[in-house]
Amino acid sequence: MEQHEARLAVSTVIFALRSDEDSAPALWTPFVRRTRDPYLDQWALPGGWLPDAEPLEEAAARTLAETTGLRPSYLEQLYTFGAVDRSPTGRVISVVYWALVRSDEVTGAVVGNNVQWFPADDLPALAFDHNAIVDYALQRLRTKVEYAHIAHTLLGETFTLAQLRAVHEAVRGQPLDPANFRRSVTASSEIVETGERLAGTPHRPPKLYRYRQFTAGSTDRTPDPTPTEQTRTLP
Amino acid sequence: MEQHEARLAVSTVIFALRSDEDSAPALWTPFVRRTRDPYLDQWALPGGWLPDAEPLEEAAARTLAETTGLRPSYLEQLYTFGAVDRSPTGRVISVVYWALVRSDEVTGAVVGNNVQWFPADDLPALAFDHNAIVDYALQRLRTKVEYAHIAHTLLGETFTLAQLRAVHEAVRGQPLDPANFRRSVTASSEIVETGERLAGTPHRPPKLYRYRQFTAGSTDRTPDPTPTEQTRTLP
DNA sequence: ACAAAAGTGTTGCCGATACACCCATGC
DNA sequence: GCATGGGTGTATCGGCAACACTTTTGT
Repeated sequence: MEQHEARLAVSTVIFALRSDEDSAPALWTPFVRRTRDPYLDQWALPGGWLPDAEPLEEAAARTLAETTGLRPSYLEQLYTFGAVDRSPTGRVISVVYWALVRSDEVTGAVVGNNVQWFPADDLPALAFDHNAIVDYALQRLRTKVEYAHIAHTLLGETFTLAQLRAVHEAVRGQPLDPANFRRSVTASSEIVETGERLAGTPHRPPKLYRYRQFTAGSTDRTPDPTPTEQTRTLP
Repeated sequence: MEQHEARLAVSTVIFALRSDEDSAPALWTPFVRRTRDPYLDQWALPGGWLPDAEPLEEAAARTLAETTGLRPSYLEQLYTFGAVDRSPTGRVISVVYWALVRSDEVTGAVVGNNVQWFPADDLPALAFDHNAIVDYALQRLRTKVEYAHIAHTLLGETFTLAQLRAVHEAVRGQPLDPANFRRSVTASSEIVETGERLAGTPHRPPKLYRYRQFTAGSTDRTPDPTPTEQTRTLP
């Protein structure tokens, strides 16, 4: 009757910002080296089998942390991939999440030779259908960053408007007018001045901002998707 | 070690338009009566367990057809619900799809006492977490109908602009200016004139339109990003 | 002729873009 | 002072909501 039975996995596409030393920051994504046979030694999305008693999102956050040492500042379900031939070893249904992590988190993360970062728009050949999954996640990030207030989760607790603008530029891949960007973001009351300024620049010191409701408690709650909530303004 | 193991189900939220006789059309949703014990005799979303060798979307379309006799004109993955306590009989992960069906399909559908339709915004108490799921699907439909060209899938092959506008009004719950609606929809080249007009009206006969690529179309340019599994637009 | 809905024209508002310009700091 | 990015002001353009107006049918 049942020979294999479909198995349930949870994986996560992680995005972070990397500033390659005085060049424009860009999106990077970490992958883990496979240690088992389907696609042995190839790069794959961090993830694992779903334990019977663990919520989906927790499983995503946990496997993500175990393999890469990162803790996401934003985490949202992406899509569930279940094509019958995704894996050569039997049916696997993957509930995939996507995550944003802050740049300062990245620096302290695991960098063994079992984890490697790649530019999100220039990937090697990944295991399974993971290339398509990352492409889809990237597409979602690009569309969502335009109407949702998530860009700040790629930065630290406080940031300048120029930094926030750099995030948008990196994600959307095009320069933005500083003046107009400032207005659009301040008009939305998305952010709040901290009262401090960033010193040490070779020019006028910019104000520091923080995201609107940032509580000193380190546990961000998942901002988006479950049935009770979702905000939308524009395509 | 493993006592129950999470089981995988596929369910679908179905939306159709019902014109309650010379009143404004509204969104209705069909449910099936449960014949087993968790929530026996309560109404639940059509669905079933995922067979090992069946693609997710096919499973959604099949179970939907088996239980309600309907064939969707639009079908898209909604979300995967996996809270540990969703079902009292053990862990169940449900990959949920949402579907639109044409009004003319509905009339010929199963209406036994095991299937019943309810207004989408006025539901009874459903089994499991299905109330929340329908609410989420409704929310998705409302936001998506504003930027995607899906409203026509609730109508027949040809339709008048007034009918298409009625769909938008029913989904969004507010009246729209006929003149402006006409312009916005014709400007997008979403639809094409058929050359015919609808006769028998007590006023000036309106032109009939059809959706842009209707004829023999398997050449969808992908309307919504779904890497492997894709949204269908089947007649 | 009249009612009613199809279909067209026109105006005004509002938000986004483009870009000129001033401000404050390190050197 | 000068260079550099921070920050402000403002004109223009295009899309859209509002609404007046014309057209075409059935009765």
